[in-house]
Amino acid sequence: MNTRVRGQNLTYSIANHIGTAIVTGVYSKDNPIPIEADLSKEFGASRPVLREAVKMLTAKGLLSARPRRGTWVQPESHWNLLDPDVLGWLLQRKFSTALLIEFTELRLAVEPAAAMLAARTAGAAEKAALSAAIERMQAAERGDDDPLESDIAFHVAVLQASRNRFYAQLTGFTATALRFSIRMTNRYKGVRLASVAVHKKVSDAILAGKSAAAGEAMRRLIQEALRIMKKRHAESAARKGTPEA
Amino acid sequence: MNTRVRGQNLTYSIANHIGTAIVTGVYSKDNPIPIEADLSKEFGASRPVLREAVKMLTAKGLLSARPRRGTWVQPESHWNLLDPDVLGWLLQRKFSTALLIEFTELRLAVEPAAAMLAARTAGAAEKAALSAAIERMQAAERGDDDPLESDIAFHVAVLQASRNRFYAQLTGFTATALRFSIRMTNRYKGVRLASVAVHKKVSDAILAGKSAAAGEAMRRLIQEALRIMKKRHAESAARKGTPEA
DNA sequence: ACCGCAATATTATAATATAAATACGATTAT
DNA sequence: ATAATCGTATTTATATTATAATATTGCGGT
Repeated sequence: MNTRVRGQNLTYSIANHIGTAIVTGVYSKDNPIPIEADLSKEFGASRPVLREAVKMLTAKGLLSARPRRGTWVQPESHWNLLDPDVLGWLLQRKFSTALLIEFTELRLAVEPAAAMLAARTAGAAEKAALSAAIERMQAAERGDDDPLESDIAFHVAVLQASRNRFYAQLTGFTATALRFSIRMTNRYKGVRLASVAVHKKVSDAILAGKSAAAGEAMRRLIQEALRIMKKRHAESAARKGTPEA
Repeated sequence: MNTRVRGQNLTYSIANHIGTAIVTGVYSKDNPIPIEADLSKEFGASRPVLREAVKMLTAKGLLSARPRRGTWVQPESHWNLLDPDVLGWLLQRKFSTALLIEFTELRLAVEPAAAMLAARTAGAAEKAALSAAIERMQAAERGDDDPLESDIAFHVAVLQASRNRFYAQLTGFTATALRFSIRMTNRYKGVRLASVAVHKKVSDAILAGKSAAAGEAMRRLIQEALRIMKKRHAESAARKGTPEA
């Protein structure tokens, strides 16, 4: 149980285990999360270590505890979904197209706005990062760079260029979304090649300080990705709905 | 030091103290955060308790620790600003108009999009909540309800009606933003009263399923709030810039 | 000057004891 | 019979202490 793959120490390893178990719905009313003492036995760890792991998860809104009542899982609405760890656990083990769609709906709001801000406030360094990302995408188009990573670099550059700390916070989420969306829109290549031009349109507008154009271009870009996801989602739902068709 | 006002127990109380100290910039290169042993002395708490508090803060991206290297504050870019606690600490003790503006810029992206989604997907219960919030605002207009709380109820209702878990996550943030923005736009009772009509426009569009109209109405609403904030911000910046004028 | 090793500081883990909080049940009074 | 109160048991909260692991720093040798 204490493989310690990630985070390198027992506390983090246990927090990851329990965190994953919680978000994947292992615990329920019939199967509540065990008390501190039992958990520490289960993981073969001391109580202090286990308590630290539990405290980390309460800090992320997943757990709560009281004397005599024990430890319990918070309702899902209380989970801090925007915490990178929580989101990672959720997507890693319970990947669902529905979640990815919800996620992309948030990106559809955030990234065009970030592009608009970026067009107004981006400095030299941020513009350089943006240009570099576009060049990487063009290189990827020729097979000289990684399409996914260059794509991520572009979206991150836009968010950073907004010079807004809250948008900048979302870089991790966009990166996560893109990494997972590749599972869905697997053929990346055909779609991606065409979209380099669209990405460049965003970049050009930001570099030229054209706020509205930048926002609109970004909106189209993500809207198109969302459209494909929804189509796929509907198809797979139809397959499940009529298994013998 | 162990007043235990919030969270009721020592661990949370210490996490709050240290968390607040971190985000308000108490610790720096010259004044690094003390090591575990010294911190536990400082707060008069046992080491396990202090370690739990530190682990909660590492879970929120504020701290990191290694054997022999000690404990250190993570760079600001690493802080989980979207964590309600972190944001609360930041605004409570280091309230700045700049931060509120950045925050509202995010709302300007998110809430119109949520309104658009809501117009398409809101169910009966969500629509009822929305109508109730509008009625509360109208009551507040007559002095029969609290203007701030009814305003919050409205924005929360829209986010919830989007039926998107990530938008729903942001209800706490919008509530926080509104509570703090009243400090700034406090004397603008006139503006507030007039805006009930604008809020109702959003609500009507959502209830009628008019997505684009709902989004546009919400965008205008927040854009106006943002405009006022920026004006104030510029004014106070000017005052500071020319103290003897 | 550079490489390696040892000393040392600090967190990580463990074991254990005591205190506080609270849910539940029993008992008593109305 | 029902409600209220009190006691008991369970679980987390806090404290103490010891040992292990880890990584930095400096020293010493080459």
